[in-house]
Amino acid sequence: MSQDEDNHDVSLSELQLELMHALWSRGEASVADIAAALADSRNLAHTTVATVLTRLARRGMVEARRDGRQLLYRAAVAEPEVRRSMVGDLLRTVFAGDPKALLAHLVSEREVSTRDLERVRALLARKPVKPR
Amino acid sequence: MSQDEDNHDVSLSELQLELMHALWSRGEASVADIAAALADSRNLAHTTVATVLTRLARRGMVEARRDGRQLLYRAAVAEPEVRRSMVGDLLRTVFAGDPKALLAHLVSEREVSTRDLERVRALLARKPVKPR
DNA sequence: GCGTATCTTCTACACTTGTAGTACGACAGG
DNA sequence: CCTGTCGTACTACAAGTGTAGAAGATACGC
Repeated sequence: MSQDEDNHDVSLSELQLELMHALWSRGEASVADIAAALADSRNLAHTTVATVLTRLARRGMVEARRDGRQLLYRAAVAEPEVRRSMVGDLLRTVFAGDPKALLAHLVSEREVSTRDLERVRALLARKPVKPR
Repeated sequence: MSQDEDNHDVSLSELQLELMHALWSRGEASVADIAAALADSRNLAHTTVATVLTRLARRGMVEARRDGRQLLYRAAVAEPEVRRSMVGDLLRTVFAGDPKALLAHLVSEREVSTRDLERVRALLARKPVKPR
């Protein structure tokens, strides 16, 4: 099987990401579940959640399974893949594709400290990157 | 003067960023200049460029100055600010606001190597972050 | 069995974005 | 002067997104 089938162009809006997060952490969830999960951050009509999920399904980002009257949704793309894609976009469009520039940005904006760098470096030195 | 006036929510699309890049590197440019600059990457009608610039002006991202029949545009937001804002968005929406998670992502996706980490760390150690 | 609460599906609408055509004013060459 | 040319402003339109109401199907309590 090709390890790169229908994916690509996995760029999601903020709202969409919130729904995906709910799905990623739950595995499978109904519209009501998701609506409840987002209830404190956003106060969306539950049809709104349904609409967004339907659209995500159309784009192949989630899959639905019927369970009686309800639909149970689950993510059809994995979180790391979305991360990859979205970081990739940012890298390409904002940092001219240079990951080191992003790294430098993080440090110079004090998002991460040199101690963090050291920590991660040390970690990676002893536990090498998981083979993709 | 407040160092944080009308900015914020400085999130741009890919096309918009391309225009901004052209402006950032040129300082001031006419529609024709920009269209020419993007000619090889994209083949946009020059009215398209004009439209996008007009919209960017409406959003306060660029400013126009009349020069005879032409308009000369220049960026009204600085590149680092856009970087900050957009990295911030990604951080918040994709990495739950944890910069170290993004750092870890960069490393584990082999975007940056431990040697890059070391290099940046060394660099930052001797040349401290420019005071914001 | 009936009404009520649930769910999904459809439809709607305002906005943004990518893309470009049309209209119209000004200017330069002959 | 007259006519293209160049440049802006306005209009248009298809997608995608955030948001939600209306309509229709169904299950549940009693």
